[in-house]
Amino acid sequence: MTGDAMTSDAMTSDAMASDAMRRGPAAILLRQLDNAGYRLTEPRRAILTIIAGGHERFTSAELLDSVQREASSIGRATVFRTLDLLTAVGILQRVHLDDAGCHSYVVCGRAHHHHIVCANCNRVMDFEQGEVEALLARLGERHGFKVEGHHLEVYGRCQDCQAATHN
Amino acid sequence: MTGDAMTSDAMTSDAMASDAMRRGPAAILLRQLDNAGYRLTEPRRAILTIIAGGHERFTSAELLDSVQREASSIGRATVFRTLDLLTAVGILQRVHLDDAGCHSYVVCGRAHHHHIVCANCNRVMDFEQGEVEALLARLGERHGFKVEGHHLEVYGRCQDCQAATHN
DNA sequence: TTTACTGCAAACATTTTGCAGATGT
DNA sequence: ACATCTGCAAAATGTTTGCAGTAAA
Repeated sequence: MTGDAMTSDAMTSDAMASDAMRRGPAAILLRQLDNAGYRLTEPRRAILTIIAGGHERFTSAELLDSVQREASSIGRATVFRTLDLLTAVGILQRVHLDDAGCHSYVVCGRAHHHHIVCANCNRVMDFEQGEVEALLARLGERHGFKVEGHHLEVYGRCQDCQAATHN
Repeated sequence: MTGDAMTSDAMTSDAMASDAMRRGPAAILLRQLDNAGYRLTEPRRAILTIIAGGHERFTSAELLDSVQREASSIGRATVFRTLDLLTAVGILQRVHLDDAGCHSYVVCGRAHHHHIVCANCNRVMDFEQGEVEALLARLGERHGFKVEGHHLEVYGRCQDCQAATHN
């Protein structure tokens, strides 16, 4: 829906296959997939490379779009299946944003943490969650609730975008 | 998807029209709609009555189901349009739950607050948000972020369900 | 060589839209 | 009376599935 997401400074398929994939951030993700016992297929490599080279947060539609553009031989179904797989393995995390249709994904190697998304440049920062969890546990207890999980997303404006012209 | 949601102890259409609607919780919601300048049509009355008499949290599918059962003359489109309307007016709040398809709604008259949902009985409690906001602002600042909004959902187990057999 | 994975196309689920007619105020 | 609202059916959207063929290990 945002349209230009992840496609703005994409590399060519050649550069993609050689450069980024061997030592770019995609390599780490590929290793994760491998370690989890899944096959490193051509479509998965391509999708991971696209994800690693794009915005930290994206929707399935945006990814679908990028895949169509950069590796058009990959089918829709494979993209969805790969998204599910990557989420299951923990490479991606599903998040919900009211303004972005429904599901969005963020690249996320670590176990569980929170994101703060810049409303202007889409930059995503992680932040420590210890304090959040402690507070929630405390608030829950006050109502007799035993807190078992939570889902938190924070929107704001990063340092750069506070200085820059707002759009 | 939960299937039995909101339909278990539903009243007959007659009781619905006379009793609950005049002095049940639906009356408050109807007044809100009226105050906002919208027409109190028959479908809207029926839908609000169903909502007021059902679980505090529900999906569009569950509501659609209840409407079909209790006021089958109302069309799907009207249900969705009404959900949008109620959300816009602030009678409902859209929330996201991974396990419940995508959109869920909670009845919610007040301006902005958080919900804690019992994973067992689906009971929803509100809790004060002052502390949450303060904490988020503090955490954001630490990263140079100016926090502008957030979305928080907490899952847990309410007092009753901690005692009762888990399911 | 074996089984996981893929593309395709069709199915499916969910939500939106256009429009003629009904209804609230 | 007249604008808002409704039901219907069709369309748009987003995601999943069955299956025959392909490719990773």
